Amino acid sequence: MERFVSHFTNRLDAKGRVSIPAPFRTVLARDGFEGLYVHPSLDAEALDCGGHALLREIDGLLGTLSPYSDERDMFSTALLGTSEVLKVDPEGRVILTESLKTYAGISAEVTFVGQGQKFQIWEPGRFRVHLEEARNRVRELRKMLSSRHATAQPSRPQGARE
Amino acid sequence: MERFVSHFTNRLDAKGRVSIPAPFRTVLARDGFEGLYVHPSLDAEALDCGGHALLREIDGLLGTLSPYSDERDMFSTALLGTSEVLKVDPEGRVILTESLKTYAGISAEVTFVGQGQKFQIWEPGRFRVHLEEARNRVRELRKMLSSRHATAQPSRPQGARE
DNA sequence: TTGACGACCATAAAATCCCATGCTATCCCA
DNA sequence: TGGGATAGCATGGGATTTTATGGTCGTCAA
Repeated sequence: MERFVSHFTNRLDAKGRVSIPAPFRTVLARDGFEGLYVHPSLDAEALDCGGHALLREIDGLLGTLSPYSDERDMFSTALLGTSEVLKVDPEGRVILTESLKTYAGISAEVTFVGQGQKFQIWEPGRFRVHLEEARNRVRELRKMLSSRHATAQPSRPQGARE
Repeated sequence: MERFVSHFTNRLDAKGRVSIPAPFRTVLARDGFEGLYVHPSLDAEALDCGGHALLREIDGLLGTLSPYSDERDMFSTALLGTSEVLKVDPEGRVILTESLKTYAGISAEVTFVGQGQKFQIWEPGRFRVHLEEARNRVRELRKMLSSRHATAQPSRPQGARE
């Protein structure tokens, strides 16, 4: 498998260790990054994780901002400044730092969520809420797209923004 | 290009395994995807299944959204985060995860329904209802179309809106 | 010395492989 | 054309391997 898909919920043990789901481990292995790259997600109370592919994505994002701009400074601080590279033990487990756990509200369990090039780590309860919202918005958006198709565009149907 | 057509009903065994219908397997083999890509359908209580062709469809949807946007995150959460890549055993069987079964209301049997580029998995009872409804709507639609022909609108070859 | 962390080992549950068994539809030849 | 042989398929079950998780024991540094 080439990308991160599906989601899994695992428990933290007494030492704070948690297994990265096996399918994700194989994707990471292919990516070749040593360890696990993690940073607090920009727009959710979750953690973004990955390897080289995630780093490339971040570089891409920074690249869209003009060099030396305030904006770019903010982004690189928020993204790179708060990142961690976690070690992965021989069984495929990591230990989240205190600040990462605090940011995401994590205590006893975490949910790993595939996002293609990266995956996210959520506190399971928060993820359920987030998923519900995401599904609703996707449904809405899809309805919009399909109705636009159906009506074609002979006479500008009501309220379509372009 | 081969497509998924017709429908089949198979039973889950004690271990939760269910055979993918042989005709569908050959289509999947041609598609070349390793395993079976599955995600809860957005507009029905069923599961959408396929291989690379289905992934392309999803990528297409994601591609219409600007990278790094909130919206795109939502999509990848709702689509990729809830997807599964099921392994197919040497006999052509898969095991549906708990969450997939819950979503589609599946317990002892499932109905596989060809949809061209992809196929769906339904709980048989729900599918019967769905099929009935679909038939009725098709009938209505045909009635509408034919009556429109009958009344004929010479100035407007193909009624554009509805 | 103590406490944190890393490598190594243990285990139960779950996934996966491999082989077996009817059943059905198809084929082939008299 | 009939009817037995055959091949493909859905299904079943035991054995084996992965995986998540828990624990132990050094080591290194404060």
